[in-house]
Amino acid sequence: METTTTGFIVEAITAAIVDHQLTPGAKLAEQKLADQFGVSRTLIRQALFQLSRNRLIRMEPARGAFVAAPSVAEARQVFAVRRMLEAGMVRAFIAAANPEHIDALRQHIAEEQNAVHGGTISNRTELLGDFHVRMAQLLGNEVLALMMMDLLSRCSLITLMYQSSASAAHSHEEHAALVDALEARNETLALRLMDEHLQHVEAGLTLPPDEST
Amino acid sequence: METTTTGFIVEAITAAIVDHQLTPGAKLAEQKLADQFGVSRTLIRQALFQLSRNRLIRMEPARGAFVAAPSVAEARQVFAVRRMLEAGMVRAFIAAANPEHIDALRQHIAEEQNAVHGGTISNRTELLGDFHVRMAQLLGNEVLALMMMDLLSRCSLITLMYQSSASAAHSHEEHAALVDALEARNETLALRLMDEHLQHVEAGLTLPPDEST
DNA sequence: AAAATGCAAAGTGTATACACTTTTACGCAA
DNA sequence: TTGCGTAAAAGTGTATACACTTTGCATTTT
Repeated sequence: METTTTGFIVEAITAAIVDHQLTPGAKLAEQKLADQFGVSRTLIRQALFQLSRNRLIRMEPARGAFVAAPSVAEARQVFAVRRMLEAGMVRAFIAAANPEHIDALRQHIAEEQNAVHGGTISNRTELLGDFHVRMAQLLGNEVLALMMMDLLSRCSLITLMYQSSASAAHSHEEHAALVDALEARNETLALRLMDEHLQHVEAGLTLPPDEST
Repeated sequence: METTTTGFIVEAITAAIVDHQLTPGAKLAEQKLADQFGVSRTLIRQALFQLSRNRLIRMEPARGAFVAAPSVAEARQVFAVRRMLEAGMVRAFIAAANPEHIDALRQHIAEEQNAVHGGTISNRTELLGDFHVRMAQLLGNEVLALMMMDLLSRCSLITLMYQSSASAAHSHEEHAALVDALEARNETLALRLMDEHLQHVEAGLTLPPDEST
């Protein structure tokens, strides 16, 4: 959907990171990328600087760009932010409540169902994340949706670093239960389900109890 | 605090936008900026691409970069996100509760007090925004703090576009009342105060009821 | 006089050149 | 063999050159 060359490169690298084709800590050599994309280093550098702004990569002066490797502390912080935003989304969703919105979520869940069975792993992961972005979009809040996308990208890095037991099927079922609660406009239940869902995702990681900060 | 040249330029332009030295819609001509900073267009472009990622500026292909001019819809969305995050912060703050944290906030409020009297307008605005960033930092959540900074930058643009009656003194008093509620660990009250605070800030703008999306 | 056309000036998009820094590799000494 | 120092190789940081697009203005046309 991007029309500019730099934008295209940003999206391509982002996708590669989210799909785990590039792993945390990997070096992103400029000339190598330039050859790969068939452009000059200038455009690659523009793209890398943009990505560094998103915290998807880290740039060390005179040493180069590396795929970000979030610390445990950062991982917890990202999840804490997600929890805040998603709790707000649940509330807003119940307040805005609209049968078509519920339908849209149900339709998304159906796609998840298919992916959990037939799809590839990265496709599955992507859809499970998109559930949350979809909620934001249905609320008509594009700012929130974009922010969720950024957070989910970072979560994808975190998952790769600390994942111990991610169960796609489990997440899928929790999404379904959440939508039921949303439809019933049971705010208390929906909030609890969303919180538990995120707790489960976070618990699936092997994050040591706590350390600095 | 930035060591790289590009980072320095990003911060300088960001500051200029937040301080309203650059107004929404203003064109950011590359050569002009390059001359001003005494560098080549290359570095300016790198900075502009980073800023565009933050939504502080908008880049139109072959036409150039412009200071962002958030629509009414976007303004409302930004505030909605802020409300979600700040509600979460209030809850987390009360849960984490610690006398030193309260002290730190009180100290910040004292600085606000001084600025509301003697300080310049931009200094005042900056401090009022920093109150919210400070809360995030006290929670030990740097991810959240950076996100709040981004949101506040955008709010500063919104304020400039739609401001009708911003009362710095009013915001300052609301901050003080909020801290009292936090200290008393009165979550219900604190949540209400924070929500009303944001409502007041948003109400101080002349945002037409609603439109698209 | 108003609208359309074409040309020059200004500005953006990309590549390349070169200075400077980091990394790597090799040889020498302990 | 291990450690150190030095030089070559590789890689990043910045500036500049040039192609192409947009913009503004003057001229022509109706």
